[in-house]
Amino acid sequence: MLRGRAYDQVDMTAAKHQVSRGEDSRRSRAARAGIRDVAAEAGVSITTVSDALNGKGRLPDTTRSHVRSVADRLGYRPSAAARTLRTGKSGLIGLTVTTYGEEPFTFTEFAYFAEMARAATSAALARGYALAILPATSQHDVWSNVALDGTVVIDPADHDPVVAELVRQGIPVVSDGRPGGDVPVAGWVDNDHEAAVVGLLDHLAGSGARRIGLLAGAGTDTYTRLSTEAYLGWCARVGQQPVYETYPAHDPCAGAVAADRLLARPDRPDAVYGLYDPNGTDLLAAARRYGLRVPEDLLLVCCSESGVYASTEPPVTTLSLQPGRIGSAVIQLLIDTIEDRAAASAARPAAVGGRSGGGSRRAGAGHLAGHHGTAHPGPGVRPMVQRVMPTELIVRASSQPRVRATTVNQQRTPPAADR
Amino acid sequence: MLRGRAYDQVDMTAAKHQVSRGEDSRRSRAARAGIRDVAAEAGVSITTVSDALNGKGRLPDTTRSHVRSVADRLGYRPSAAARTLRTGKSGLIGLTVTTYGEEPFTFTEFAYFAEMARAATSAALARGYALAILPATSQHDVWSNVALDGTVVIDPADHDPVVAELVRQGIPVVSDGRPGGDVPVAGWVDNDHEAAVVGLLDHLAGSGARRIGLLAGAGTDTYTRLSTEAYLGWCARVGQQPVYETYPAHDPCAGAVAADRLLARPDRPDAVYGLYDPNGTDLLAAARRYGLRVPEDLLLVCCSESGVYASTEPPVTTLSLQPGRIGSAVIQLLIDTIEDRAAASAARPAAVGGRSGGGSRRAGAGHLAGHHGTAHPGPGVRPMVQRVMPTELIVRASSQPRVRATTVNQQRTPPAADR
DNA sequence: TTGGGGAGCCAATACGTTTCTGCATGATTG
DNA sequence: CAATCATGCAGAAACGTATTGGCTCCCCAA
Repeated sequence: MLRGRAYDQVDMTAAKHQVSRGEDSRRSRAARAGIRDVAAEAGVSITTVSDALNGKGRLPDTTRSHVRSVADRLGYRPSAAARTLRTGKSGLIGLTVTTYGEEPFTFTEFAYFAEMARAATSAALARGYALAILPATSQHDVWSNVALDGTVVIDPADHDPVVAELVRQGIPVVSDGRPGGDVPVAGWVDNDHEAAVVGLLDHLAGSGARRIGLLAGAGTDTYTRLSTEAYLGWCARVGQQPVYETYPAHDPCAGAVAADRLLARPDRPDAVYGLYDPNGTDLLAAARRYGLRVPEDLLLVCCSESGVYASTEPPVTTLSLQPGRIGSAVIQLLIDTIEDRAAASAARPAAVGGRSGGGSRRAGAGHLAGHHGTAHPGPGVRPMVQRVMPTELIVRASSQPRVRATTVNQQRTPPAADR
Repeated sequence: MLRGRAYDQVDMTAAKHQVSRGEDSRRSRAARAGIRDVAAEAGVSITTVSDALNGKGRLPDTTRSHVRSVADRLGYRPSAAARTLRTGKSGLIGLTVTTYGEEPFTFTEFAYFAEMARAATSAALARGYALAILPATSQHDVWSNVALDGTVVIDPADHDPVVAELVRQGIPVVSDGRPGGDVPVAGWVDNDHEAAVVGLLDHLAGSGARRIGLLAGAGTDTYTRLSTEAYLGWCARVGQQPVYETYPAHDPCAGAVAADRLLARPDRPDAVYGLYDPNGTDLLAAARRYGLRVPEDLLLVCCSESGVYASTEPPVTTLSLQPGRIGSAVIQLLIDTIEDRAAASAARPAAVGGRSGGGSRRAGAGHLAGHHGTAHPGPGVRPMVQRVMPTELIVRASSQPRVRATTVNQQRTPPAADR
């Protein structure tokens, strides 16, 4: 009955729409169907189509399903640009990768970034967002050409201009790694580097190391700085003279050279921790050149996410920063911030007058969060949220006590998880 | 003089604009500055602002610089969403990664994807586009929520529904890897896998191999299929009985097991080619377990982009697919397609009527293209462009002829480029 | 009979650009 | 001196959607 009447209007309404659009509706030969076309075809108004497809408004199920079927038949897909313009939400999150050298920002020089990006993409997708990869260089050309709901910055430099610009535009920014300087991010996620390094040095000392060396980078990023400081602090505490080499992290060859230098020193260490992913193989190769047996003459640990250290000769103990969990956590944090901020600005008009209305939005309620730094009081100005994630030491043969003699056919060592 | 007069109108124009916007212009307290605000502040129309900032229209330099300075002062950034809606170009390119298992699509299981994505991002950026990572699953939720100018699909499955949907929407799609089935992509880029495998097997045979084995995947992707076929063809040609093991590529442990199986066979090969990145270390470990010396008892080559094989013991010869060049080429191809298509549709209205007017748009004029499969005749329907890229065999100790006896302190072998 | 109210739907507006068209004004030419 | 032209700019119409505030029925109670 209602259906009948409503759909009897079809021709009129459709005709009106067609007229209002002028006679160039014949150019719709190969153009994508818009919401207007669906409305005309279904014999309803644009409003009704929008409501039917988005589950809003007061519509009987018959109308809803009818509109949906027409939309399906026409292959209608809402224009993302128009929706973004109207709603202010793009569903896009920027992922900023730091540019080590110049042009080709090293994004996967080490497996860390790749795994982190993978997990971040997956986590964003699960909440309906997509990820866009962007360079940290100040090419604001690209930055301002894509509508971002928020941004993740990996290891931001002190006083990062890109971050400042984003914040000025009101775009939420969270960082992977503690922000240096006074970078005004909304929050960050990082490992407990101090605890990781101390734990790992204790492990080496427990395996018999008397002088532990460090192979580190000359960079100023937070990871390098915190790890080096933790190493120096540990040395001071146990009364060991620090012995370390540094090299510019972005040059792959420099790592091998530095590893060689470290083992060539007169005060050669009997255990080494390498801060970067390729250091393990570099150190292994250097040890072979000097005739040092691992772990008999040299204990080895390196920070890596790569699986190759499970089957090197010998397998190398690695410290995993768990980039997957970091990437996931940083995305959760960012999306929470985005949605809280949206809810806050939606409730703002009422907030100035009386009660805050039915603000029943889920606001970071029961996440799988471990220990937050701060719980925010409500939608509004959140203090900086900081979240510290644990690391994992994967102990393999290269850092085991020097006991058993090695046979030719040694057992396969399964990757034992520790700590 | 002109300046003086023009800017004397400021107050009038500004007032008019303010009125036209109603009295709610006070809500502009914390809102981002729009083009209207710039126009009002500079005392010109929004048309002039747009023209001045985009380098269009007929404006004296004085006006241009004045508008620019005002825009800078207000911190004006054009809304990407509005611009996209108006122009139809978003500056965003989708990069589809194939989901091996279920949820967590393995994006960097192997260094190939990571390097390819890095190069693609870099190439896109250089031409003013950004990259968005998207899953190949048919979650069209996310797909239709982001405005894409085009999409790169990595190794599309036969009859991929996502690709079909994108093409139906008129979005250009190019693929990395030959598309299976009748996937209607606009073009593709791939290695010459046949030539790569044949060249590599010849190299092994030249180093003295009598029976070459293959460690392959059970997947149906084009890479695996073409490589396996090339191997079988080569075996048939030289009259060798094929000997190979396959395993599901997405399971990392399965690789080690399959490597073990291959060397445990009664018809054990004296040389092995591993199709996937981790196969090198897996085979090395398996060889150690069976007391086989490399390269004396077993020659080894694997397909990998990882640098670790330069410093394994011994260093392993690798086949590089040059993912960086692939990623760059595939992006160039896609952007060429996007911009050609845009130019074509811009010239279309005149084409049906009379002369084409002043259609002096640049239409894929002189690109840096190497050897295309086809040169397109003009803007319009391009045939499928297919581009084949060379591979690189990096010869290291693991596949060298068995001549010299190994000393304890062997020379560092520089990564020699071949072919 | 009549007024209230709810169910079902629609017109109009705003989002912030870009671009087409066109109106003045002064300079240049026949 | 009249006609033309180039210059500098402004008005207004899109682009395709979401949303606000109705408007029209019809039903039921008073």
